[in-house]
Amino acid sequence: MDLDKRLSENPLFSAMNPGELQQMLDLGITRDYPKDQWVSHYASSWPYLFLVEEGQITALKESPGGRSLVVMVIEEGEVFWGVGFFKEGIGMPVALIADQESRLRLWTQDRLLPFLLNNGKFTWALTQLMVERMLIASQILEELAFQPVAGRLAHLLLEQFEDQSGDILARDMTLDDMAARIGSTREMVCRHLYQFADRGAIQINRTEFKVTDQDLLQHFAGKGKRQ
Amino acid sequence: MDLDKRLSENPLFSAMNPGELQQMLDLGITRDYPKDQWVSHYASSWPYLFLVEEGQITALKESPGGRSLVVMVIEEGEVFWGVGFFKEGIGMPVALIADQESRLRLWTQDRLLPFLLNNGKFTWALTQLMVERMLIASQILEELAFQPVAGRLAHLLLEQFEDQSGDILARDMTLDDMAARIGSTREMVCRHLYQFADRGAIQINRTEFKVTDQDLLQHFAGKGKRQ
DNA sequence: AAAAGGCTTTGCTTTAACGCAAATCAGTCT
DNA sequence: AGACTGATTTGCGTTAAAGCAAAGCCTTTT
Repeated sequence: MDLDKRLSENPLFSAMNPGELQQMLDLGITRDYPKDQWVSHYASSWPYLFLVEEGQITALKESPGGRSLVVMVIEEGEVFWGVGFFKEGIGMPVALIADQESRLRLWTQDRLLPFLLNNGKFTWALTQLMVERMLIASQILEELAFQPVAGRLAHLLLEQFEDQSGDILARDMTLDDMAARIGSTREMVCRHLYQFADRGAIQINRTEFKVTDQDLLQHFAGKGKRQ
Repeated sequence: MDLDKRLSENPLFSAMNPGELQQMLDLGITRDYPKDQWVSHYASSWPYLFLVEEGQITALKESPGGRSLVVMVIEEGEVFWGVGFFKEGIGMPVALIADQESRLRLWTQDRLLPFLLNNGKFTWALTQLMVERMLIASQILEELAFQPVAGRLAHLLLEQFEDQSGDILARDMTLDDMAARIGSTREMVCRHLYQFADRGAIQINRTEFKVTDQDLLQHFAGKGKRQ
């Protein structure tokens, strides 16, 4: 999709007129990242606010033991930031990776701050965005604290395939990918998938799968909660 | 401590002159909460930005099964918010409770937004505060995902009693309190405490305890990480 | 066609965490 | 002092989750 179109749908930019928008874009620089390149490492200082102009960025945490947890995926037309943009000397709480070949527009604080201070509407929209992002983290936290693996997996399936219920789908996410999204291991994911299949919520084989009973999945995601 | 003093140390307010500060305070209303009163329930819509003028507010998540997880504690002179202040129609991701008798100053969006839009510095400081809060959530997330209970507990002890290492302290936090801070149960907390004692990191009995080896605790908090 | 590499699947073992219940203790109330 | 209340401690059984390893399957490479 066209970037301009995406920007016009983004609450951060939608209120700007073309002139202001261009002015703001000009304050930043673009940088390209090949597939699987690190945009920023965990705990590094990375002082940018950025817009994904093309591609997709994944924010993830990594454990010393090699496991990882995907916290969020920033898609084309979306904005995210390194904490260093707001406060200096603090390391990133997540690593950022370009899943695909991507182009980012990066703003540093010193270039953008004057614009922000004079542009209350934009800054206000930014706080709203931050609240949304906090809700995402909050949701993950809640699931991790209170939901068993099966519940988190069911929730992931619903989130990913809600709109394709009943369709036979190619399994494009690997078990490791799913495990990283819910904070578990490939083996656990595999077992629970087949358990869902046994109980009739999904059908699955090595290469394809299908959601057959969305309500049942919802039930696994919700009522199957940990005490 | 004096509220004025606290405000002058708070990055949100420190740049304001007394006139501006008073003007802002006048836009809000104060409300008193007795000890153990709910300020806001989980999932309720609660559209305020607030300053703790007296007392202390705990933000926590509760599981359907009755367990709870303390996400943060907002102390005297600090600011927090309900998501509804920023975006309408979204339920609170945490419940807020007054641990002690407390007095809050509450601002609604419609009263404060004009002030925010005209006061870029304040809004910028607010975004910085939000980033800090996000880091707290991020830290909890990380521990929950990658650290076993023992590690989280060791970390809690360090955080709470770092400055009193070597002193004999009354056990003022109950096992349930600690369990809620690290997302576990009282029995687990109890067992791990005595395990720390066995290994010489702390001394403990039914009513008192002492941190005897801070470095060892640090080791439990850090290197004892899950694979 | 054979080989290699990467995922998936499954069996088996181990471990961390939990739940329940009983016993114990400290502090408070009467 | 005795009773009561609420928190702590401990033993024991159970479960969820994880780790390890082997086997299987599919795709790509040679």
